[in-house]
Amino acid sequence: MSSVNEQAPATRMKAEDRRELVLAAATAVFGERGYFGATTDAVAKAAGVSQPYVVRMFGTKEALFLAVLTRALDRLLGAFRVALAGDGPAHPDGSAAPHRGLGAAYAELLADRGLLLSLMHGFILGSDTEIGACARAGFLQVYRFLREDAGFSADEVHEFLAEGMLLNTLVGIRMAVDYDTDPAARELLDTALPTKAEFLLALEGQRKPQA
Amino acid sequence: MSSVNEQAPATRMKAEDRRELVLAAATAVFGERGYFGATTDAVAKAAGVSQPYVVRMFGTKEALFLAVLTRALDRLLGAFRVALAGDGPAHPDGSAAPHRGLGAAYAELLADRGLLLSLMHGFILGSDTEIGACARAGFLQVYRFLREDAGFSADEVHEFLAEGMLLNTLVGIRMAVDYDTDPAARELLDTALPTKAEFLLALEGQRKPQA
DNA sequence: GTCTATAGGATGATAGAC
DNA sequence: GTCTATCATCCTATAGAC
Repeated sequence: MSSVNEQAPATRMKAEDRRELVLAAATAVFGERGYFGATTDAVAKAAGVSQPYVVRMFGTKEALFLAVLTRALDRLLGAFRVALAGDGPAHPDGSAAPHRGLGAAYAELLADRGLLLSLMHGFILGSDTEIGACARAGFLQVYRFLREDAGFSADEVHEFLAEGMLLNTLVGIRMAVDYDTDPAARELLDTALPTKAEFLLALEGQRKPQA
Repeated sequence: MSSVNEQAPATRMKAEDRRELVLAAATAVFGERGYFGATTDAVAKAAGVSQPYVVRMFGTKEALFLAVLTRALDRLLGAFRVALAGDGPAHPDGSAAPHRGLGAAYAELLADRGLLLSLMHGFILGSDTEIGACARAGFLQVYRFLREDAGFSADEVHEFLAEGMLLNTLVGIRMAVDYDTDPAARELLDTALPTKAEFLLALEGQRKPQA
């Protein structure tokens, strides 16, 4: 393989590939600091390109954030659809229908921490005209998917979403840094974890260095 | 009553009163735009004082935000304690113990929209050293209160918190603006509302002008 | 206790070369 | 397709008067 990496003076690349690369970087940055806290420069550095180029590609910072939200939503629904199709050798004991599968799919998304957190940041910026509209539309899209395609009842969707928002919050607050030092944090996380494996994976690196 | 109001050249006032006034204003502003999105100038305007004075009172913007978070936590726990004491003529039919009371208390806090939303913004900024530490400590304080003082089981706390995070999210995303135009939004809100009265109160003014 | 003026430091966006 | 240079704006924080 050629020794080309991201920090070199920018290897030429097809627009679409570079776009995806920047979107991934932006997802991470927006996930950590939110829309206002993230800078286009931080995104650029994370993607290994120049700041003006990031702006050039998406027009404005806001457009970039909207693109991140849209991409995150697509992935979320995509993962749900795959889980729903579920032809794989899941739980052949015919346990609680789609719940398990979708919950697990959601937990897997936690691996890309920025994805769910960018969404979360978008969700609580409802008072912003553009971002708010995008966030509401996305949230409702998920709601409809669960209700119609996954066949949840209104109460089931409600419970599923509540669970999801708590999970997002726990990841965002980095509750895992207190896992080893605070019994309450440990109990909370142990209770909240859907599939321990995936969740711990997502939290890896958040724990405090030592006890 | 004297015709003194907030936009006059700043009537002299005891420090503590002005501090509370600024904290209330800051809570509203941080609730809408989050830590990074809010400016000390916006807080100052909302409080009817000058921007440098806001900074002077709290030292830094970050210190102001931490003060807002601490105050919000205090109010939250205060409301919970009152609800728990619950000597009032609540549900004398001895229905589901503290759950109802605490849920209602939480719903009432929604009236001060900025309060819960400022907390929410703090919660998802866990990667910020100072804010994250404050947020985690606060969240765990609530957890312990529910677990120890309110006597919830680990599962009950978990469910209660999940419900709360969903509520916060729905307020933050302003789902109510779609209440009259989107069936999904309506169903979601109808299902999620704890005590319809309080919640609708909190959402008042969020709905779209017309259908 | 509170303000005006302003320094100093980002940051988003544009212009234009390669 | 991608960068360097740079402008204009905004924003936190300080200095100092009243």
